[in-house]
Amino acid sequence: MNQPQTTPPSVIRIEPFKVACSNCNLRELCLPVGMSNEQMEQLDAIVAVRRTVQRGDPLFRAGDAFVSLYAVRTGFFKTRVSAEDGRDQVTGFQMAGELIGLDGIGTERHTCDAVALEDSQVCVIPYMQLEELSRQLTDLQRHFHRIMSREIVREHGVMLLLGSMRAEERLAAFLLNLTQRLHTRGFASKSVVLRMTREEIGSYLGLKLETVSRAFSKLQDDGVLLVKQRQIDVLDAAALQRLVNGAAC
Amino acid sequence: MNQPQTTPPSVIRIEPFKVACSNCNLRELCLPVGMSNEQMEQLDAIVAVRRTVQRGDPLFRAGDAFVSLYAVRTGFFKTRVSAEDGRDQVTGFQMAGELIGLDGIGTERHTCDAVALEDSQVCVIPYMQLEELSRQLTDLQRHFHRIMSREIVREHGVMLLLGSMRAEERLAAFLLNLTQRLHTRGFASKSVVLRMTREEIGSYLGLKLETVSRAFSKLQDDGVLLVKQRQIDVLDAAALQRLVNGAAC
DNA sequence: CGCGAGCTTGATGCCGATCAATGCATGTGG
DNA sequence: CCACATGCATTGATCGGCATCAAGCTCGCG
Repeated sequence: MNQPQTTPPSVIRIEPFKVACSNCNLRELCLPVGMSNEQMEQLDAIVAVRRTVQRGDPLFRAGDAFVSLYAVRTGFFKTRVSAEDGRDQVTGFQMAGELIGLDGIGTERHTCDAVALEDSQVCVIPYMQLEELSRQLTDLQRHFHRIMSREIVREHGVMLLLGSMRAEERLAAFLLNLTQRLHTRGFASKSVVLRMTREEIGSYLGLKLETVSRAFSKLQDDGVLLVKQRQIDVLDAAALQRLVNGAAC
Repeated sequence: MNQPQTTPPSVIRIEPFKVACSNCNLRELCLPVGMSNEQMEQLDAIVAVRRTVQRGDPLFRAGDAFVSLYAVRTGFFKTRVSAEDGRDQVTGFQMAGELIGLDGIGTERHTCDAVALEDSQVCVIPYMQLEELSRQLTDLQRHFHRIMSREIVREHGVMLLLGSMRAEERLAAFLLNLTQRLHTRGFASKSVVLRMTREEIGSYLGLKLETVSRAFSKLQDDGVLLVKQRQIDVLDAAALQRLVNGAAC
């Protein structure tokens, strides 16, 4: 049906093909934010390759050598950390324009898995070259640091959520975050088709899938959402916001 | 009694006084890791000021303009994010050699509070100058990126903890992390004097203070710890490790 | 000495986990 | 095209871990 944020893999399959940030419609969301045309051309020179990842396939796994960062061009990913005993935790969902792989810089190995939730395409950014270029381009350096810092801040928010919110509040926060990010990308924020299962949402929110399902049902009963499987319509965004803030307490 | 990781404020009170990374006994833990003497002197030139922070006082607050990063020289801090409704969450505890303030880079404002848990001293690192210097010193740039990346990875670990561990396991993970970091700094890792209250530990671990207290008591009953208020002796580190991994399940 | 902050311990209740059954959509092979 | 399998979602019943409420304890300090 209508799946606004999907771009099907299409016929193009030539794997390493020519890429240009300067031409990319995501340049205002992605790494090149605030760069001049000339600067962007220098970035084009290092971001030379795209890679397609089939739904369900990993972009990388924990333990893989870290070589590149990845910018999501189309599609949708989750990142996931695992404990030895098999417990795992979804640490984030990434959509177009977002960077994946920052976890690898610290140890030169990835520490989490990144898995495509739908057929996706990423731009490959060789890290060594990015480092070098960012020594020359102040704006790039600045923006790269901001991206890392914002990731840290985002995770603070998740910690707050996991540490002190109740199930319904967590789901509300999750939905608001998702719709805001879609809105930024020019999609209607009232209607979302989720790319992830209840179980994946649960893993991200520290809940079991049944609890996620019940929270969806509750929000539907309260007239806040309209839930039809993965198709979610937000009827009362203000109510979601109130839940997140905790006016209910 | 013995409080290994404390350095009392002492008589020195001259606020902005001369500092030298190249002379600092923390240089192998802190920002200058892996830098040559010459490079360190350049770093000395920008890290010109130390600041003392009294126990209970904030180093900065959420909303403050972001100007500098801070390296803990002596003492102990917590960082904390707050929601509008007053809920808050401790996002980390920082000890000697660790960097505070990375959250501010993204928006040029701090997004969390940093509070001293004991009388402390920090080295002030003006961010603009650090950025500039790291354009010249590859090693500094590299190390700075690693620090940010590791912070992201650390937070992934906390998310795993908050999302999927039970109270006792969380406490075990917390204690192991703490003792490891103390060990790195040359302190006996079997005996710790906690710098934070049960409530602060609870906030970090997503638990109430009573639950933290009960978990301590349980671990004592099981012969894993010896708990005397804030004085903790680890009798069976392997048991703690087993808890974290989940061999009990 | 007495106060107060922080810690411990007990009793009770609730939220979310767990277990289990059913429903729904998609896809595949007969 | 239908029968069936499969993966995912919903819903109900019960259980358990942690929160909450409450009382007493410890220790440092004015």
